[in-house]
Amino acid sequence: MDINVDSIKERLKEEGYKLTTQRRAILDAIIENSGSHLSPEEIYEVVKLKYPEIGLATVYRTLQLFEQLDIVCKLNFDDGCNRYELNSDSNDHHHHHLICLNCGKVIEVKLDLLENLEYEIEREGKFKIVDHNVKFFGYCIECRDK
Amino acid sequence: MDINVDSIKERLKEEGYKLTTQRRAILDAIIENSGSHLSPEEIYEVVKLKYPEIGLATVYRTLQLFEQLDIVCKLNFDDGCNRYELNSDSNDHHHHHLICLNCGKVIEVKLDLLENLEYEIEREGKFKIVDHNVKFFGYCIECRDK
DNA sequence: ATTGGTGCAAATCATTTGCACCAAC
DNA sequence: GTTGGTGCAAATGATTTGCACCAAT
Repeated sequence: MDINVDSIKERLKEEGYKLTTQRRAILDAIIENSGSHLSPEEIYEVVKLKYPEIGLATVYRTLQLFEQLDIVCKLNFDDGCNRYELNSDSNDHHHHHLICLNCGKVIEVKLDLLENLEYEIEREGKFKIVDHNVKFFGYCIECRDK
Repeated sequence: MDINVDSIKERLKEEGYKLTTQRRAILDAIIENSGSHLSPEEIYEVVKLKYPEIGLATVYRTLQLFEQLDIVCKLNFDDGCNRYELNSDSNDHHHHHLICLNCGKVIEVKLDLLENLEYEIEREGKFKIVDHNVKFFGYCIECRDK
């Protein structure tokens, strides 16, 4: 994966924030688990392995900060907690998620065929779209075959 | 609006549930506020006007039941609580939402141009889609003009 | 020294649950 | 009289906050 930690460090500095040991550890945990959509609690558990003194509140505060700086992106799979994933600078418009109604597995899709839809909506002139969020619900092969 | 309370009553009966005074009051509150995306707390406040003895837990339990019976549909606008809207039987695939990043207003769109997208995904044979959920973020005219 | 950042414990807020009681078939 | 449904209060669980302390400029 092509994650530029330096650019993230710069983004923090630009806004007057520091890349502390804790923040770095949290960032690492998220990077090491790309594609896993970790919850704050899960990130906390991962970080504690290398950095046992960290507090859960710090994880929450850091995630809030990272989201605000567009370093991560908050997801909601309706499972009782927020989840986060790295915002790879490469693809401005993020991918979407297929959520299995049976096992809860989340699969990523990279298709970005929403331009038509956005165009249709903007054409009416009542709304300026800057982002979108799409979730598909259904059944993955494993669950469908039962 | 063409809401068939009788059909909802039947749907409850079919599954062995009763349309109690409380459930009826909650249903009425939702119907009277179609398009408002009420939260449980807000529904509670509305219902209390006519039915002051009702408990908030009943509202939560009823909404859970209504969702399970497809009478309402749970929405998440990331504002700290779930919100609910009536599931009009007419349109099977629900409409989508435009969420203003400035004032938080939610506008509904009825476009349903996602068939292409779903087709693309299903064509790969790895996922059977049964539903989707689309949110657009941007700015409404009022906010854009500032 | 001042400022931002942290850890901890307590607070908050949405939602759920246990339980005694009520209502309908 | 049995069963589902309700109200209330207490429990839960995710997230936030107050505060004293720590670290870096």
